[in-house]
Amino acid sequence: MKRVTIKDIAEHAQVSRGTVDRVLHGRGKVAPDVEKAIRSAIKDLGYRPNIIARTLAQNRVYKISVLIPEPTQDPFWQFTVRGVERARAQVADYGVRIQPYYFDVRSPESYVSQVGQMMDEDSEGIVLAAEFYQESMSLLRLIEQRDIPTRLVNTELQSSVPFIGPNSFQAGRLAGQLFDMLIPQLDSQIAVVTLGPSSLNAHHIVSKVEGLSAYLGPDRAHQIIQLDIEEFENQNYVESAMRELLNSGNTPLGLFITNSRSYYAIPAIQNIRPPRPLNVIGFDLLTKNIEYLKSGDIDVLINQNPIQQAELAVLRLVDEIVFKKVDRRTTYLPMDVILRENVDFYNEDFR
Amino acid sequence: MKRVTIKDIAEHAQVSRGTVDRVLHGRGKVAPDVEKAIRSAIKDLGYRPNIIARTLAQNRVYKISVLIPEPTQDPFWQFTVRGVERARAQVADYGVRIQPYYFDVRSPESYVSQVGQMMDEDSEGIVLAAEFYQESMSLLRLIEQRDIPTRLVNTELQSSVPFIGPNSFQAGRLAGQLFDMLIPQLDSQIAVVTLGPSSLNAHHIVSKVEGLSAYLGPDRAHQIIQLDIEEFENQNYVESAMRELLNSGNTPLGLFITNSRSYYAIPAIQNIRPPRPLNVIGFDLLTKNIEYLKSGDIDVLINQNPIQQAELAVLRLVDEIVFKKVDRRTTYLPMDVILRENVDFYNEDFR
DNA sequence: AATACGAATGTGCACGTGCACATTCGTATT
DNA sequence: AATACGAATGTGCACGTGCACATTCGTATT
Repeated sequence: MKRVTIKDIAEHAQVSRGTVDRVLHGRGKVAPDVEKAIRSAIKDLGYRPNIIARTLAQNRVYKISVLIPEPTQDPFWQFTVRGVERARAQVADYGVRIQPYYFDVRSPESYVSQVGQMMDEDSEGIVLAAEFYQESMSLLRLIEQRDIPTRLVNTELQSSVPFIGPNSFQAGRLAGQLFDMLIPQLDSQIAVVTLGPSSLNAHHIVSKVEGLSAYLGPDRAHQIIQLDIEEFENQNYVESAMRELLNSGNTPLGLFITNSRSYYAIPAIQNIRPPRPLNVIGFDLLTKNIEYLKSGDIDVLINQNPIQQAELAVLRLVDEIVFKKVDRRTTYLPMDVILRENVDFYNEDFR
Repeated sequence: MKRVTIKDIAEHAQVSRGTVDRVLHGRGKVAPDVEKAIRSAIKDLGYRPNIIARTLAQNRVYKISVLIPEPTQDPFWQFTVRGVERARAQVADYGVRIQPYYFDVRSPESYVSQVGQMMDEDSEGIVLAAEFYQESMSLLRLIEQRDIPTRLVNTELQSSVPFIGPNSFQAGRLAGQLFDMLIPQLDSQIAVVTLGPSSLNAHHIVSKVEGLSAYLGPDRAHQIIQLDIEEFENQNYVESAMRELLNSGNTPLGLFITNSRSYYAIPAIQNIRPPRPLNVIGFDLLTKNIEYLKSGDIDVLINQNPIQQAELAVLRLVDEIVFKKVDRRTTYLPMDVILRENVDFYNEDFR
């Protein structure tokens, strides 16, 4: 079971290592009959290059840039950082270096400025959380023009750049099925709340709501009532907005929070004490969300696997850049249904 | 940002590479002051060995044995094979070879015979699905005696050998919570069916039922009625046994199938047509189970992540054997809640 | 002072590959 | 026939490490 090496091929085909090397990499001229002999030796002996030796010999450094929101500003992005770090540890020995660029999620200017910095130093690959639509589209054009391998995470955009992340429409449908399980009544209302910048600008949030409607719509009578709360950090504002939503003629039995910021809504609900208990579905395993899941204030969290997202995005790039194994498929990761009874298994090691 | 090598350490400490090597690996005598100088150079320069170069230089082959049931006999084990293969692909370049041993899941003799074959050829590590209790315990004693790094998968045993797999008790509790969501009534019955060798010999099945009882027991009145169907491949037998369970005074609203063989029970239920619709919870994403999930005959599948189990078990062994990073923790993997609306994302790439 | 011996230290090669540079060889040109 | 030149092929080194073997050096023994 000894490993087949270039030297074996060379001996078998009666040439030197250099000639085999030229055939393997298509560089330099090789006489047709010699090339044929080498190719059949490669096939017959079942030669597969030793990636370990190749990496050592090339001794190259590959730079991959990661452009995401500042993780100290929004804890969700710490998952992304962790996923990137996980991938980095796996591929550091192959000479891969990760260069992060963080922008202010409230400031398109900072996004543009970080984009500028990133594109000034050239990198072999880019992982991109495309937060601002216009700015992102022009960045993508630039990337396509320069032909830099890239993966989008978290937010899917209409472009030729592959996306790694959740299928938002399907996330909405899944929430629909879960509300179905949680709410026995058939013609209730479901409140859909987006905490953060207006949902209309974020295509993935629109898709979630469409998915929810699609699941509930046809044969169920649940009515969807929607609310955006931009000033989600202002607790009083959140509470008064939610109070209006939950009273004023509405008596929703379900509350769907479209992003990871559920934990901003729960205290408001606790103060409001709606007349009928609210079934709450949110996203992502932030520490505070988990606390509310355990206390019963949140019924279900849908885990969009942000860590896996980021990890896979980096690994796909490394496969493409370092190992020349190109996989440009857009890939939707599983969405885990997290309940009180299985949340403890989604600890740091497994999410 | 150049990599720090042994040569750098040697120059920094004014010695040769060989002496640094001796300090790094604790072989041979080194003068105390020299050792001190080398150690501080290692620390100051932040030396980290290049695994790539080490692997190439050592040029060793590590053999890991995998002992599991014949996967053509029970499709569940094909997941394990896939997980092993996934790990293998990751570590093949590090000289790791996997040697599988398959036994007949109905025959302790074949298990013992495969154990014998495995222990005759010595391997650096073992992944073990411990199906037969007595035989497995004596195998574990032998393994401990010979001090071979080992991981148990699928079935947890009381021993010092770490386990990688589901927490069965918690799987039962999770099923309990799901029945709670599915069944609005509070004092119904839940039928627990084990298809295959008697559940009493399989500790992980006992644990699942205990978990279910523990969740349902205290403040809910659901009554658990239990049934083992050993001859699960005999469709008529399954049907008559199920008929008796579902009639004869009982009107369970929930059916919990404790292993991956749900798909043997569904046709029986379809023929029986119980008076009140049955909420069915089963395990694992076998093709047929998925079909029944999509058709609505199964409500929830709990995915025990058998692929990840096997993959992680092999990778933990490789870490221990090849990279000297020992992690002997028993590790419970996440259990995914699979519904019709998220099943499609648990495709081959992500389970 | 010569010798022996073990502790301490140094050197050279191998792992398999990629790549720069060197060499060979055949044919066209003078 | 000598020369030139480009195509075809070969050689040597580097990547960083581990390990076998070689060398140096100090001290005890004669």
